[in-house]
Amino acid sequence: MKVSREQVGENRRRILDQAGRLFRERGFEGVSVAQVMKAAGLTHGAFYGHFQSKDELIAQTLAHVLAGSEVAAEPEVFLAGYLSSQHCADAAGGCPVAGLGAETLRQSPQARAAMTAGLREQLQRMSETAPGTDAAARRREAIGRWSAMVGALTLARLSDDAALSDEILEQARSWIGERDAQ
Amino acid sequence: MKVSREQVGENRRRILDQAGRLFRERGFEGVSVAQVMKAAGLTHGAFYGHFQSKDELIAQTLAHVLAGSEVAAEPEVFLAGYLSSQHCADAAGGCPVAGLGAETLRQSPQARAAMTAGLREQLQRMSETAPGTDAAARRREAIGRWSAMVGALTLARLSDDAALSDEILEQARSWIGERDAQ
DNA sequence: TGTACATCAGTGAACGCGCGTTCACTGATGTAC
DNA sequence: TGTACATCAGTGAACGCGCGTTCACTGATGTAC
Repeated sequence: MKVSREQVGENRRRILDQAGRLFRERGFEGVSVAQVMKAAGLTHGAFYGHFQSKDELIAQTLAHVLAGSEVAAEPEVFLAGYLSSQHCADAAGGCPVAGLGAETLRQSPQARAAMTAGLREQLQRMSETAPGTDAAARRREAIGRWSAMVGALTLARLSDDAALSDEILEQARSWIGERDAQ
Repeated sequence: MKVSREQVGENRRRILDQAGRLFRERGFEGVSVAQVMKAAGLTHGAFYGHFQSKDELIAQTLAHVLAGSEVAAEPEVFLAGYLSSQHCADAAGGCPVAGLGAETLRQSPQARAAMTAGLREQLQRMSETAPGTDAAARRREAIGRWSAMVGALTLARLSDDAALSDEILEQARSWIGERDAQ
């Protein structure tokens, strides 16, 4: 049956929200269109009224999730939150770069473009608050920090031993933080 | 037809080699059992004479690739090679942690165990050559460096803009290297 | 404001396809004599 | 060393299944009068 115009918009938002969670949790290939639609409270047939293909859903979901990610607050607060055990355990609600970055390589050009745009923005934001005497130094600091944060979260999640995961999060936090102290 | 015992061993090695390249290039889900067997010069039916399932192939391939990865030489040489544009472009022959780390999260416990063992060994090796006054400082340095290296390679590969990729590789290299200079 | 009807978002059965996996068969290997 | 035969790695057709995608249909929405 037909639904109201507002309902259509709300349904679309719910599809993107649920796709964002599911993709981050199980990867693009690990989630079917039908599963996304079920999570959004609809049937799979309605999908093609909203998107042309699963590829389009992937690209739009990435843009949606990246647009919704919060701006980095104070560097130390952002670092501590990013390399926290909560973030490590919550892939579904966490950073899409760490969760889906490696997989996005093999997705459509649109999906990669969305990720690249998100990466540019993140580096831009971090450059503004990073320590450093000039713009070039602050940008280098942003690139180094962001690399170390994404890498440490990936390594901590990859480990099947909680003690090793915690060690990586803790040591990476202090290793990255040491720079400012110097 | 039956083949000689040596041939069986060589076939198995070729399956693991090709699976290692294909998985790193296209991900675990992006490569079928039949494609791996074809790359190894065999037909898909022979697969189950070597492995019980695709899951077992994934776990054994990770162990095979991780065992074959070279020991880190001098830290600066290792860093320069790891964050080189050649390594960035050659995912199929490159670091399995950067290429498959995030995906391994969702694979079998055996696959995760193989990755965790590889991670432990890598941190151990890097700790031995890392700068630092005591063992704890060297281990922290190894964790920080390895996180930054894996993260920077992931970010550089993710970007669809070669200029941004090169900037990330270059700036991350000098950011990580700066620590020793201090 | 109330009625009549065209619109169209959502439903669910159906499609073709490639996947992981199985299995009867083949024929070279390797062993027993 | 040479022959006869059991073994078993590899072949390729076939399986059931879930996937992405399509489409005839439904019925509430929203518009024209």
